Amino acid sequence: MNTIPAFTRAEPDARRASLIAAAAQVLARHGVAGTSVRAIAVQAGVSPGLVGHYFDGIDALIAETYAHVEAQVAAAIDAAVASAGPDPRARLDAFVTASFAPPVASPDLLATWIAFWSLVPSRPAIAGQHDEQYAQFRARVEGLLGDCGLARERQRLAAIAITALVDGLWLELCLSPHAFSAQEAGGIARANLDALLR
Amino acid sequence: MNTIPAFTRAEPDARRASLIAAAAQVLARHGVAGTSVRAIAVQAGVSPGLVGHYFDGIDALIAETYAHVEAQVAAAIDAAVASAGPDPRARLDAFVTASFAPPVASPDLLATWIAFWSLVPSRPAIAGQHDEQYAQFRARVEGLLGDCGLARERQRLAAIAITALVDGLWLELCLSPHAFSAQEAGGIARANLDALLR
DNA sequence: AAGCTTGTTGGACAAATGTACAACAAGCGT
DNA sequence: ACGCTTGTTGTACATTTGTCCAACAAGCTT
Repeated sequence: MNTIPAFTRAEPDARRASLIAAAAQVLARHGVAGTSVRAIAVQAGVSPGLVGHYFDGIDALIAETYAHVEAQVAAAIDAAVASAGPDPRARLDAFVTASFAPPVASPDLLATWIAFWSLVPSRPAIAGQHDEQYAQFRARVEGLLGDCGLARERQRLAAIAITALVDGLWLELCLSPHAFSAQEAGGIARANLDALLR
Repeated sequence: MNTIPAFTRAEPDARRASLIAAAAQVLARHGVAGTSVRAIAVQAGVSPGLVGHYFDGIDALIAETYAHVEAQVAAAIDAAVASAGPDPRARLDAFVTASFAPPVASPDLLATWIAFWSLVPSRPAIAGQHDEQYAQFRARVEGLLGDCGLARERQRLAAIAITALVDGLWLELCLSPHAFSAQEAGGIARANLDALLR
């Protein structure tokens, strides 16, 4: 007499969310090579066939997982900015500091980014998603820079520079955490902002 | 009467090099997902079994491919620096300009980088290789900065900053080439050097 | 020539992959 | 109670994956 309910119906949105969360965990734990439909299904406690029912192939699931993790990252950064108070420069500093602290700068997120990046060149739809999310991120930086009084015509390039610097430091911090510290990364980024806003 | 020689013996080093070149081409053309032992063997005009004879698994081949492409990139940058003449600042400018021009900034190289990065978290040996090559790259930047008169105690963090900025711009340039131009990337990097060396 | 070493082949092998699909179970409206 | 819709299961399927290995071919030594 098996009393384990092998069949449990969930709210569609909740099921989608749990599959996305499972995909993020598998990517973090087993890397890109260890991520498959079956591994995700096991992690979610669900039959493998269900993945195909909710997502149009595993690439689509990875793309949605990236979007979800990206949103979490953005939320964590926004929260740090919000708790920094009204001073524009303090908000900018909070932005970069949060970028190099958990849960944003975490090797666990790296595999999700890499899996997504690997799909960009061959999938036009995913390339479009990347462009969109990159533009959103840059727009937030532009806003923070504008609040600090940076002239409008300089905002675009300045935001590109800060975004690239933060991304480069973030990537290196995840790939080899011993080359430099999160504090050093934050110091570099803040010094860069000083120069940019002078 | 098939006159095609199905069996041609090659110098071991030449064969290794041709397999690495084939791996780089497959990565560039078919992306990470389309790269397999068989695809590489076909590209090299060689039997699949030969890959295992020269490399200790496909991960080792990818790691060596990365090292090879990295060396090519470093050579291209060094050539640009050398042809810039003796002025230290001109050499630094040549360094960043070359970083955003072909053949360094090319979407073809992206897949090789991504394939290598995906191996870093799970393979300690590959993580070590990454640390080493990253340190080499940074050391070159430190040298160029020192030639420009940057104080020794500031060289390390400055090199980390420039490396991260260039990497971030390079990555974004490969992922979405329409967000900004190579000229803009070069301008950003040179402006950053101005601020750093002031 | 004969034998030995070694690069090379081509296929075998088990394991893993993504997807498709028939069957089933649960909740809902009637 | 009944049927209908739909989330869910489990498996089957054809491919593809990385690795292994016995056989073979070329060159070198003797």
